[in-house]
Amino acid sequence: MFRSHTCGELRNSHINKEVTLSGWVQKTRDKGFMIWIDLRDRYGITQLIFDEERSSQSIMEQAKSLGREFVIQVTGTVIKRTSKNPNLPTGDIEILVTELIVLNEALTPPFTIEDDTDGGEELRMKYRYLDIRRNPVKNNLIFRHKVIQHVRNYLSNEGFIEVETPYLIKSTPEGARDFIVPSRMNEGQFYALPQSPQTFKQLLMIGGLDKYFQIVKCFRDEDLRADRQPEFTQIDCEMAFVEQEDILNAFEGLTRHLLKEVNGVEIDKFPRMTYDEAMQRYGNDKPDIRFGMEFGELNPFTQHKDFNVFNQAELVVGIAVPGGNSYSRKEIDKLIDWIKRPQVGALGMIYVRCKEDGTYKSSIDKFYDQEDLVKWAEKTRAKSGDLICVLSGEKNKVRAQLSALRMELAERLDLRNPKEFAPLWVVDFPLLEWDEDTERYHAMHHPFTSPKPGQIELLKTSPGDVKANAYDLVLNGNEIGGGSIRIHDKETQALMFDYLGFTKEEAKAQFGFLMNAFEYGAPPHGGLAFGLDRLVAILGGQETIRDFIAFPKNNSGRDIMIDAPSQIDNTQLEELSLRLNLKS
RNA sequence: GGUUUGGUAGUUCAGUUGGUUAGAAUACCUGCCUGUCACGCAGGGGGUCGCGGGUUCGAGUCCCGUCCAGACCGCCA
Repeated sequence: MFRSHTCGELRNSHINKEVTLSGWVQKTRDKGFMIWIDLRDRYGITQLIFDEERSSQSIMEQAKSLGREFVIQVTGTVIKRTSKNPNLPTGDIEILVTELIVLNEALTPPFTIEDDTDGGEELRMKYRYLDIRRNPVKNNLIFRHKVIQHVRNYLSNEGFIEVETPYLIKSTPEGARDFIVPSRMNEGQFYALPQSPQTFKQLLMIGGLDKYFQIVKCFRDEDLRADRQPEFTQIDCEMAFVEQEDILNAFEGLTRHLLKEVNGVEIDKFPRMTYDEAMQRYGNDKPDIRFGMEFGELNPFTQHKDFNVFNQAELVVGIAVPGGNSYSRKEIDKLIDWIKRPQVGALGMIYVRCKEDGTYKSSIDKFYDQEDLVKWAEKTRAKSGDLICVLSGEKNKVRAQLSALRMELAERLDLRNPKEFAPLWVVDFPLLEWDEDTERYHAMHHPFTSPKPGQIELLKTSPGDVKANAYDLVLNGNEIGGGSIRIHDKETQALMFDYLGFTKEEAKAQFGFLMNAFEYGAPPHGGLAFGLDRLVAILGGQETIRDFIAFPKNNSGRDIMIDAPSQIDNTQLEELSLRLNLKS
């Protein structure tokens, strides 16, 4: 027997009991006459004691020889501590050790196994198994488990069936780049790993399963970010015989359940906002509504005043920065530099100081008098003491720029409280999006998304204005879920493929199986998928999803612990009938 | 593909205008220490300054190239 108890459970009530514990040596405190060792396992820390008077010479020597992270097994008596540690659940007791077995020695770890480690990100990734011993990472994984368990229970209770869909599927040119898997048995042919189980879940609806979910890995071969991994997990859901309203209610229910059970936060009804409104008020299709700083459109109050920059602009829009009047000229200049960086790309910024005495001072007083500035302040809801930041230019660009500024300032002003949760449905997304590169429209969500009723005709005249039965669930400025009511008849689907620039042959080759299925009684259906990694991170009050993934990949898509991806040998290539044609 | 920041001891970092033997903290090792728990005290070992080239009497420092890592833009139906 390796242990009678864990390192987290012994209390006063166990005093005088003989126990056996196993775990890792967290730390040794050697005072010569007395040695204390913190023994750690998943459940906590228990202090072991060895001393000159009560322990044998040999076990003292043994204890002195232990290094950090040695795996040991000890047997001894639970005794009351002379000086207790109120910071430790087991702080009232300690183990007077009579027998010590080294189960395994350990090298000194390359970084300290402590909550507040000295190790950097890359090092911790390389030795992820050591990082997982640390409470913050361990607790995140346990937290993730808890969220998943609630999701499974909730959806199962609501009648959803979890079905596994294949990972080896067909590559399609739409959407993200596929990860490709060569087929040995089918020379020259390739599988693709799914970007999502989209078509399969639709086929499950045609199969009559009615309510489906799956906690499933998805794969996208695109460049990464702090909150993006090449393989990630979705809570993938689909329902038949539903309208948009049914879907929103069903998954608002799930999200509300998670917020309540996991975070103890009760939210009554999630607000809703159309895509157009979100863009107008926040310049962003996933606005963080935990704080204000809403956009004020200023065209009527800025144009025809001899200020050419504004006169020529499609949109003049501002936000009020709370307390921003306290910024020095230098600080504002730095802000302007920030917004002019290529990543944001604004050409400049006009600002108005809202002074405490109720007057205004702008950077372009030459063109605008107090009366004008009062209107600006009204529109941006600026109070005295605020700073109004105004950008102008092409509508879409300016909105993106001002939105970036809004988020940056909120971060600096500490307005994004991770303990506060502000969910939001964004609905009525455009069906299509203009792609500059290919000079054609492509589906904003995906090509199976249905247009709003009665808008199919609009596809011919102004395709960009057609709205879709598509929705996103936004939490604290992050898209945590998105979905749509799907097309379920062959004609509409064929029409969509046609508008998206597919030839009939291409549509048939790529999605013929779905079109065929539509002919055998496809029910109306729709669904939604949550990004689980991101959802868990946000519920956990953190930004980086990597800390909630057991074995994440780095920025270049590498697993630096196992060193993947890697080359394969020629035998493997030959078996697959592949030859490398390296660019460098 | 682009912008940008960084790479110096096991680790996290400092290193001035280019100038003596490249430092700190922590970790590690040794000794001391009668209740530690971020133990304390004394001592010690530890460096290809990412790599290659250049400028210079002299380069961790300046220049060019390259590799690696992070953040962001593009991309992510």
